Amino acid sequence: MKSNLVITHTVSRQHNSLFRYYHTNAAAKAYFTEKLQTCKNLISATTTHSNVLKSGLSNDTFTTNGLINCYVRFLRINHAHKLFDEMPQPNVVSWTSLMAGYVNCGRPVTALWLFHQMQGTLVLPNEFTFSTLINACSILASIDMGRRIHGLVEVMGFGSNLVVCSSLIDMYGKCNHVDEARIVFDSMYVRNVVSWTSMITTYAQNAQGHCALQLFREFTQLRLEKPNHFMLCSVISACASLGSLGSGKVTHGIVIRLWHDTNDVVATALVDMYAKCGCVHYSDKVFRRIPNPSVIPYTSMIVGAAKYGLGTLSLQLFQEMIDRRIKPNDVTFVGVLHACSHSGLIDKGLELFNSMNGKYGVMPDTKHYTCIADMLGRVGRVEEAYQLAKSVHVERDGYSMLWGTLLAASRLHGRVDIALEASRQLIESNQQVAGAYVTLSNAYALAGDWENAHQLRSEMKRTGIHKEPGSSWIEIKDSTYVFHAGDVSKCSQANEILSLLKELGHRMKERGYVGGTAGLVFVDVEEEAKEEIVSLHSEKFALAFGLINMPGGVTIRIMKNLRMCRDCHESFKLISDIVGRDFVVRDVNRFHHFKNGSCTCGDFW
DNA sequence: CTAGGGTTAG
Repeated sequence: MKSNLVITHTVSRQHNSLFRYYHTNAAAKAYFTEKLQTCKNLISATTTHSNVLKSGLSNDTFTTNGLINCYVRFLRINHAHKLFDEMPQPNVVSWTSLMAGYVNCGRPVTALWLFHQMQGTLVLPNEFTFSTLINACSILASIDMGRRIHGLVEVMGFGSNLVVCSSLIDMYGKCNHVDEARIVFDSMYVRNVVSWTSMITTYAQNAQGHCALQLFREFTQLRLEKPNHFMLCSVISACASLGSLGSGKVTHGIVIRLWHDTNDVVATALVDMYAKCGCVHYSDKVFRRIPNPSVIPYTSMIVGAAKYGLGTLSLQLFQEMIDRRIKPNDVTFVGVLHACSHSGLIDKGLELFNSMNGKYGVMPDTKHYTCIADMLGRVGRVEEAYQLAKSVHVERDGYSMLWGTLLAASRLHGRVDIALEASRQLIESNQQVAGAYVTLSNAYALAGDWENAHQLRSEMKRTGIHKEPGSSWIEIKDSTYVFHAGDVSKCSQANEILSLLKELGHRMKERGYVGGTAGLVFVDVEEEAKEEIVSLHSEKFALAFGLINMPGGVTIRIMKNLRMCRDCHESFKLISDIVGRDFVVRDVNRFHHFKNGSCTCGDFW
């Protein structure tokens, strides 16, 4: 009886102290968790860290996870990893936090390696782990690893998790496997604005703008959720890639109605879209509404102006951002070099190129060499461009751009020798092979060497190398007119176009355009009799047709080798006259709705 | 602790 009481007493005391122990620790844990989640800088993080050590909670998994996440937030991945290594019992949260930390630090391979380590433990991954890993694959564009992890996802029963599926769609999209992304999307029972965005983005980034817009339409028709700024960015980007001003304006209307027009990223997408749709004036309007544009909006505007032939504007913007102490990046330099190249500012371009690294701390790479090669080649300094291309070290994926540029320049200026060398470089590295054959053949033909020109074409046929014909398109009202390079005859408006091109050619000559004098030769092996020589100026406009977009709803984009961009407006008037159509885009009614009927197309600012 | 957006070039 007595002993029983004693035991009860002891148990109760133990229980009591256990409770108190647990209670104080729970309070401490809660305190540290709160502190770590809200700490604003590294100093307060390290202070809390030392307090954790003093409190004796350093072996506590939950508290240490908080510390790891805190260090990860301040990109101190080494601190986080050290803490992780000292943990007696890391759980799935510890592992996942560290992996996510590595992904955020730009080291996705280490994240995948950690997962490999984790598989040697008893800790099982959860949906958070898989999302993080799929994100790592997405950054690496590693389809093999992505598929393997997708397999694990299915095996472990996370195949219907909304977040995991969204990451999978994104991963397949970034790996350019649009069909697999769509399979995941279609397999989902529940979707949200994020999963829809992932699928729309996949289409937009894989040159399937129409599918992106179609899916966006479906999403809006469901009326479940409002599109957010992420989705709208992708949609605008799809419009840009299609050169679809009408859809772009409609989307801009949605942006305004949903109050997303103050988002800088959306504004940047709009700047790009209007520039690609030929309305650089609108780009400028949107750009000037961004309060403190960062390097990306600036670059977007610089590139937009450059494409439009407004080289001086590009350079002004560049100077402006330098004055505002915004550091240009590699893309910015592509933009300004492009601008110089397309506005004949060769000396300025070379000067900028030479001062890139020293003055602005941007290391020139293949993109910039290609710009310079293009700049030199364009004005006939093909030999210099060739020497440059030979002398620089180029990583494999930039190879085709550099030598492709050189090939085009040497063909344009009749340097068959360099064209031959450039083609050899492309063919040997197994890049742009078909294009190289065609251009080289054209170079021979241009030089009057029909024998070699035809021989190459025959060889292509024999070896089964097929070149997809280049195409471009123009949107007029609700119709899209597609043009294939060198194949004006198949177009229903062939006569209109040819007379237009002739007219434009005259105009260019009148304005003192000095280009090569040789004509373009289309060698058609199947119908050799159909060889056709069109004047060089006309060729350029033929290629330009559909590749530059004009103000007023006409979508014509100008090719990079056209230096008469100032004539765009002139050309536009001409097209109006000749084609005799109304070019006003009609599909902007929603703007009227938004602005109480006072807004007309193009002045919704 | 986890997902989703924009800029070059061809």
